Amino acid sequence: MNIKYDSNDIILENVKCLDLDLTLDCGQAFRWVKNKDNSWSGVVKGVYLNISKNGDTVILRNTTKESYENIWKDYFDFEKDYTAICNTLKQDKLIAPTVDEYYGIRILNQDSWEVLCSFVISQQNNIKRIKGIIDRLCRTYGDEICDGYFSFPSAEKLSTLTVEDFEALGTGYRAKYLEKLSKAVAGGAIDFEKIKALPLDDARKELLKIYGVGIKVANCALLFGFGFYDAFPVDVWMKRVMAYYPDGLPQCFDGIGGIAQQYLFHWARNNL
DNA sequence: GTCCAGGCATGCA
DNA sequence: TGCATGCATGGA
Repeated sequence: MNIKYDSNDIILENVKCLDLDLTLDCGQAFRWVKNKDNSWSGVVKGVYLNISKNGDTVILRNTTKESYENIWKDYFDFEKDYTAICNTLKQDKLIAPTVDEYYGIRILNQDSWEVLCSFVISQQNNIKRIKGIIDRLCRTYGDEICDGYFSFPSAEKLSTLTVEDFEALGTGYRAKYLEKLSKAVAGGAIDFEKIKALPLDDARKELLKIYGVGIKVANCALLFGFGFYDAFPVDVWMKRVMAYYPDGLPQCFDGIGGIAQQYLFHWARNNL
């Protein structure tokens, strides 16, 4: 990969194994918006970005070298060798055609707080509705970063809300979970950095202590927001996929099971 | 009207 | 430990 800095834009050449449409709209992140010119716009950690891809060239618009170094390099995992990862996964003949068909799905390294909140909202819910709830949450309680794009509200901000405030966003029975989660995080009862440093099983145990967080939400949070590539969330779609693996997961998934999971999840949603 | 969605807490055996 | 049940909402 080659990086060029051009005033407010950053151009990355020779980027392999990245499909923006699949990665930004495959059910791991809920806030990216596709524009008429096929670029995508979003806000991460309070910073706006417009991103597009042409061939193997990625263009980051309206951003800075500092934002790239501090946020986007890690968020999109530009320095991880996804080509090698996909080749490893394809040692399993069952997933091989799925990796080829949806080649370029990456796991985004999202903000821990946003992911935890988002996946508490996600439970027993569909992706369209999840997006709507999160959009209302951000428009109501986030800060407008630029023209119609809002930050994800902080735990401190949400800790001031009541259960009724969360219900007003359409969160349904999850409102009480969000109310307690916000106060717990704002009060310092949950230390994200400490959890990131733990082994997977211990990190999962920590998240399972949270009211409203079960095994599925914990695994999603660990995979999408805490850097655990081997966390393997199983929802109703993945339960259907697991019927194809009656003897358990293949050895080539070790350490990267979460990435395999995202390809299989996307396949299931389109085919089952 | 019923069924379903990136499930969880609770009660009970 | 495992299983049944209730839970908010909106689209199909």
